Amino acid sequence: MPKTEKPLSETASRILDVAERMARQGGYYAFSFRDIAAEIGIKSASIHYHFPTKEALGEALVTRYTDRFLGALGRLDEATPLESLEQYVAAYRQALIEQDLMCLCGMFGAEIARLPDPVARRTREFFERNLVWLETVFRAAGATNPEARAGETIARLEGAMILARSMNDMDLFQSVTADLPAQALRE
Amino acid sequence: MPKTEKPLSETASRILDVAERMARQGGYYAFSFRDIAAEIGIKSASIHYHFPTKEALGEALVTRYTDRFLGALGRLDEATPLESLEQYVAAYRQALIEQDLMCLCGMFGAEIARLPDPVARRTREFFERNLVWLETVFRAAGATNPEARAGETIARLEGAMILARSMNDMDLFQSVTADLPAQALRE
DNA sequence: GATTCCCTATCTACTGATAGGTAGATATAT
DNA sequence: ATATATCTACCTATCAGTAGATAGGGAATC
Repeated sequence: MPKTEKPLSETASRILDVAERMARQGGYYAFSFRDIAAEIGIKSASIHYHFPTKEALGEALVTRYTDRFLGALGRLDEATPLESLEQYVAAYRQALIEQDLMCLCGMFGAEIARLPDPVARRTREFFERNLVWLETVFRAAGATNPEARAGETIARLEGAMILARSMNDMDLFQSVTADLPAQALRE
Repeated sequence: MPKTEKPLSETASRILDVAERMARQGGYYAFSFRDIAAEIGIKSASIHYHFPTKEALGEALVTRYTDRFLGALGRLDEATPLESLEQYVAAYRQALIEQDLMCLCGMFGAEIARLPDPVARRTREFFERNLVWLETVFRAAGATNPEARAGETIARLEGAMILARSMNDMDLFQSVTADLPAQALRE
């Protein structure tokens, strides 16, 4: 029997929920064991039972985020490239507009020079896997330079989140990304 | 005589230099009075003489950065739109490649939800002034939607910095932004 | 059926390090 | 003398992390 990933306990996933929200608001230094514990009604020492160090918690945060993010994208063999791209843009829009949060890995990517190594590595994996997914889409669409198109797509979406949040104008995200799927495929 | 901005003392500008580098590596929580003081060989209490609070230091950081960044761009009436855009992209490239640092305001923009109000306000001003500059360029080029083009340009550049640093692949910044000036003007 | 043992999950109470910030003395130069 | 700029010495709050006690729930043993 292959190794099945152990399911997270109720408490562990509540810890991740709160930590993720805090990290996506202010970055790696913006969540603390104390604050998380206070919010979910336990003591900070109890968090160390589930995640021995902050580094481990950060790693679990990025791993869960990456799996959830990519898992939410539909299967590539069941959609046209345009549909896939529209879905990809919608995933970012939902994170920004509905949750009013930055992308976790956009945040950690900005801070990457001061992140613990394992957290930085997981963050890189997020982008690596996203690039692969997008390259597949652009290749299916017959793009001449799928690697560059994939990078442009991620860059514009992450940057649009930062810009819209900074200007406190979520419509700006819309106008900056509205023509992204069509334009990227036109190249 | 109009109010002339008081020149920064030697020590004050060294404080800003060190704080800026730390902030551009890890964000607002990644620079501390102690670390800055240790690096320039004074005591942390002395920093409070020049910048009474961290909030004030952060504000000075963004103000100086914004003025320097926009000041480094050439005059719009002395260049073609394409030249202006190429210069704009080059400004980001230099920050990333030569200094190996994030854009300060890209970093603070990501963290904006947890920044002290005055620092957040200055960060917004950076983007506001950059949008105005770029809109002028796109308007001069006869673009039909200069606001959207300006936002796209900033978004792609900030996002490309994050992506390239995350992947530890500076060539990625080049390939993601190579066709930016030409493509943006073609619309 | 009661007892023993272990595992899970939490707690209290603490540590050493570091954070931003303050009061007041001191030195220097005008 | 005054203003500038630094220092020593300290404060309180917070940080991640640790040790060890405690409580509850099976499961195995008597």
